[in-house]
Amino acid sequence: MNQVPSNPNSNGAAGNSTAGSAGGASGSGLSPAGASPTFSPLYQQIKALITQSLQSGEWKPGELIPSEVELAGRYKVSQGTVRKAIDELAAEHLVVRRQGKGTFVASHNEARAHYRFLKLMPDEGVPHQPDHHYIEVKRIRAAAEVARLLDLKSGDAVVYIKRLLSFEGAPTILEELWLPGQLFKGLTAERLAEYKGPMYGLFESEFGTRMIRATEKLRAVAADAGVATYLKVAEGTPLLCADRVSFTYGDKAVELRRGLYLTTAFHYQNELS
Amino acid sequence: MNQVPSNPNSNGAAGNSTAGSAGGASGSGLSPAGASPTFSPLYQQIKALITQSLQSGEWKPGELIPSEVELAGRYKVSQGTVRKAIDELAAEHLVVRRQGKGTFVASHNEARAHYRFLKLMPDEGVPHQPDHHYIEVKRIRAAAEVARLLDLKSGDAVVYIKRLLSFEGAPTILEELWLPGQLFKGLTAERLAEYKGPMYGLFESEFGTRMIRATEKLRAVAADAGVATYLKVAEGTPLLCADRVSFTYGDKAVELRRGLYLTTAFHYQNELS
DNA sequence: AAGTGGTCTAGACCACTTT
DNA sequence: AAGTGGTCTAGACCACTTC
Repeated sequence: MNQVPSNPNSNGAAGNSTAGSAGGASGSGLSPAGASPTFSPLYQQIKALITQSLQSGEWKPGELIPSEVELAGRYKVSQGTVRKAIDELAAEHLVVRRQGKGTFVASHNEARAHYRFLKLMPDEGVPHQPDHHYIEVKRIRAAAEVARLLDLKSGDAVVYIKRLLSFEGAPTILEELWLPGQLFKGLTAERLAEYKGPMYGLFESEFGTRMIRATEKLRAVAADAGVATYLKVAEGTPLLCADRVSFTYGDKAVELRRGLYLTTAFHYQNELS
Repeated sequence: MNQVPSNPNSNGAAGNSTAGSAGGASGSGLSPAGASPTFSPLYQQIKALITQSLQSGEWKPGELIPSEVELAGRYKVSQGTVRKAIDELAAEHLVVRRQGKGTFVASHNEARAHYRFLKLMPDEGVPHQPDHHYIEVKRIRAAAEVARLLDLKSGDAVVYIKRLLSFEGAPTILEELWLPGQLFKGLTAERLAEYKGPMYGLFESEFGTRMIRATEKLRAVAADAGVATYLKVAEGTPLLCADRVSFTYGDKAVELRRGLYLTTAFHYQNELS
C-alpha cells in the first residue's frame, strides 16, 4: 500500500510516498508493510483507503463523507485523483454523490436502494410492500455446505430464518436464510418482525454488516408438499428458485438465501447490459 | 446538438460552438437545428456524435476507431473530454479499450462478449458450445403483442425462428424468436445453421443490427406436451421461462425471444451489483 | 457568499504495443 | 522511436445547495 507508481511532479507540493503515510490517518489497524508487492495506480490506493474507512465504520451508512478537497489534502493527492477513486466507489454503489451537498455513504435504508436486491415485480401495476411473516428464526450449527459457502467451519453457529412474504394477501415468496452467528448475535424474530423497511437495512444499521453485492443461481423447481401449503398452491406447481450468496466489504460472503417465488402474477426482472 | 454549455477558455484555441459543426464531419444526415433545447455537457454531446458514427456503420464492429487525440482534434475539444465520452461508451460495452493499441468497436464475434447474453451455466464444469438445431424459420405477420413490443404495426412482416439447443447431446434450451422482417431480409435456416459463432454475431455482421442491451422477465412454467417432447422430459416438468426484449442503438427494440430452459443440470447465473 | 460536486482544459509522464 | 490508452496534476469555471 505504500508505493506510488511515479512522481511526475516538478513542483514540490505533491510529493510522493504520501498515500501510504496518509493511510495511517484513517485510524484503525491497517495491515503492515509486508503486503503484496504489486503496483497499482494512485487512485486505486486512495479508493482502497476510502473503502477501509467505510468498512471500519468511520463513516456510517447515510452519513456525509469528507469533501473531495478535504480528502485530497488528507491523502496529499490532487482532487482529480480523489475524484476518480470516488467515481468508482459510486459506480459500485458504495457511496452516492449529490451535487451541491456532498458524497454520502450508501444505505439500504433509502428508497433508491430498495429494488437492487429485490427483483420480483408484479406483471401488472406498481410494486407494493410485502407483508412479512416469520415462520422460524433459530440458531443452528452450520451444515457442511452452508459452512463452505459462508467460509465457516462445519458446526459453527448460524442463524436460520424462514419467512413468507405476501403481496396484498397473496403468499408469493418463501425464503430461507443462513447468516453467520458471530455477526448476527442479537437477531431474533421480534427484531425482524418489528423492523420497518428492508431486511438489509436492519442488517446494516443494527448489526454493522452491509451487503455490497450478490450472486444468484436461478432454477425452476416443483413445489413439494410443505412449500405448497405455505404458498397455497398445488404440489408440483413450478416455482422459481433463487439461490443467493451475498457479500460485504472485502468480498466476504455473509448471507445465504434461498427464495422460492410463485411467478403466476410476478416475474423476476433482469437487465442485460 | 449545437450548444456548448460554456466557454471557459481564455486562450483562443478551443473555441465554442464547435462540437456541432464538427458533428457535420461525421458524414451522414444529422438531425437539423430544431432539436430539444435542453443543455447537456460537452462530453455527452461528443458521446452522442461518436455513437452516431457507430450506428451509421462508419466504424464497424471489431474495427479500430480514431485515437483520442484525433477525435479531440476533429471535434475541437480537449483529449480529456473525448476520454470521458469514450469511458462511458466503454462502460456500456459499445467500445473496448486496449492499452497501446487503441479503441475498438465492440463485437459479439469475440470471446469476451459470448456470455453477456447467455446466462445459462452448467452446475458443474466449464460451459461448452451448444449444438443448434433449427426447427422452424419462417416469415409471418406480426400478432398484436409482437407488433407492440417491436414497435411495428400489427400484420407487419416478422421473421419467426424456433430452435433447440443441446449441450453435449442433452437438449436443454427451446427458443423462439421474433425479428422485424424489414431488418432481417435474407435470414434463412441455412444461413443460421451454417454460421459459426453466436447468433448475435451473425446479426451484426450480416444484417448490420447490433444488440446493445436487453431486458428479461423470468418465470417458472410447466412444460406442455410439445415442449416436453423436444426437451425429452415429462409433461409438467418445471422450466425456466425467459422473455427477452433486445435493443439496438437508440433504444430501439429489434428482437423478441422466449427461452425455455431445463434447469436440472444448468442454472441461470446472475450478478446483483 | 461559501461550499459541494460536475465539467473542461492543458500538459506531463507512464505502460503497453507496434514499427 | 512513435503511437496508443492510462494516470496524475493544476487551475478554471459551472450548477446546485445551504447559510
